[in-house]
Amino acid sequence: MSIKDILCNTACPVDNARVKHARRKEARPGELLDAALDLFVAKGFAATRVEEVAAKAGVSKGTLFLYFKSKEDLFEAVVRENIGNHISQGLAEIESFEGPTTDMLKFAMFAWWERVGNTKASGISKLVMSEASNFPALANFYQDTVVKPGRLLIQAILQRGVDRGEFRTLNMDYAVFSVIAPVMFLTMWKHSWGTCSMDAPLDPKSYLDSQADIIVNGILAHSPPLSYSNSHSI
Amino acid sequence: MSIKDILCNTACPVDNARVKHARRKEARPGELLDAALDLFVAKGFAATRVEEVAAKAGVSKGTLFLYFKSKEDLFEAVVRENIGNHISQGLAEIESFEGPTTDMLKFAMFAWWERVGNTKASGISKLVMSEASNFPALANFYQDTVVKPGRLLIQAILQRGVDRGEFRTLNMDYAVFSVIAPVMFLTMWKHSWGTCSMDAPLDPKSYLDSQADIIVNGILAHSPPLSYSNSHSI
DNA sequence: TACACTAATAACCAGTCAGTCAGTAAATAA
DNA sequence: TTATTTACTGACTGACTGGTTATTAGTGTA
Repeated sequence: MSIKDILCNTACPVDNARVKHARRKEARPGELLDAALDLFVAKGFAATRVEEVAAKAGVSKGTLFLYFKSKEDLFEAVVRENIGNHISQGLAEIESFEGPTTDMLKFAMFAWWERVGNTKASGISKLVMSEASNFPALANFYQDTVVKPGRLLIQAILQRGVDRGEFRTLNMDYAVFSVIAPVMFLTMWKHSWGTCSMDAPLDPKSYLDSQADIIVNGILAHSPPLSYSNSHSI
Repeated sequence: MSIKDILCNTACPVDNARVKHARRKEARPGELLDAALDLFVAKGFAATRVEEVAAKAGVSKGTLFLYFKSKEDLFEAVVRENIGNHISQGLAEIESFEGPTTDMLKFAMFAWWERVGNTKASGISKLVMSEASNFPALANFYQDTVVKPGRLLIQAILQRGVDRGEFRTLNMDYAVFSVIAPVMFLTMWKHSWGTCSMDAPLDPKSYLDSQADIIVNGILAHSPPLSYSNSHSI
């Protein structure tokens, strides 16, 4: 039984009785990218065989190389394809947002979870973080396309809170990570330990609730922080 | 010019003129583990060739298999070797800690940076996170050995703060991640983007300062959180 | 010096896999 | 019906690499 037999029985995009030599030039790249996304996310770049990707997309290996010049090319295409415009969409949404900035911040975090974290797209983030050092060009692309705009989005929210007197003054360059870190951590956690057995699984909603609560309280202007010595810090 | 030639000229542990067939049974495993750590961290498990590891350790490939029965065995040994007893040490330290719990928490975060985050050992965390889904047994081992005790350590600190009335009541199962997430995020950041060129590099100390400040303020009992609507949350 | 023991080597092997290309067949034109 | 084009196939290849083994040589002993 071949790889193709195994995969085609369960996940063939051309439903059931697949027609060999069917000519579907337009649909192929998308189907290959979908298949590649699933496999790259599940197994990582190196452990994924191009023939698996082709089989899952219901084509032969040769066809894959007709549309992508190499495995690396396929990988980069997958990343680019799946980086949606959530950030620009988010920027548009916060501009028309009414109400306290605490709500806005929480909204942003939960919207991220619904639209990215809880979808296949979050696998891309984990993938890029894991493989970044082997693909410097891709890492830079991701920095420019996702990370940098994401920081600006969060910064815009925090700045609004500061400007309106809701938040205390913050070192913006670093405060943004109070929001980004827990969100990225959740992504990594989900794709690292999420698959393996665990006696205490992490509930994303409760996790985000807790994080958002602590962050919001941490940056609210309700009272100045108590003074405390730093004598024990090293 | 072979891999060995390249590596031995620059990084040979037996300084300069390396003696072939030198018999150093005791030193080999350690040198191999050191070499493997560097390469695994830099390139990941799959992309690292066992021959590279051997060459970097100043030894032939066959010798490597004399001390480790397979590449996976080497990988697991690297992980086990580099998981220090920082956590049990940390537990001992906090028991004798005097002073406010805010200091204790900050101390824990900065101590982690000095002892783990800023050393090669932090590469292990990134490595395991990245490869966990391909090595379930290792992932479980790491969970039991590092993640679970780490959570307990942070929980102990937070509980002390609550018990002494310094911190407000917290959902412990999730509050611990307020400390763990920024720390793990820093690790991932360092080993992912840290290597590639960036116009705004992250300063770890400033980052940890900012994170610790916001967390501490977020959990202090100085005043109840302002009530805010959740109407915009989805 | 001769011998036994074994750490270390280097050539080797067997399996894997990205990438190729000669050929097949579906679509379309003549 | 026949000719032409081209999406598609899959057997093949060549490079690579994890792992093995026959051989070499360092070391201790008599």
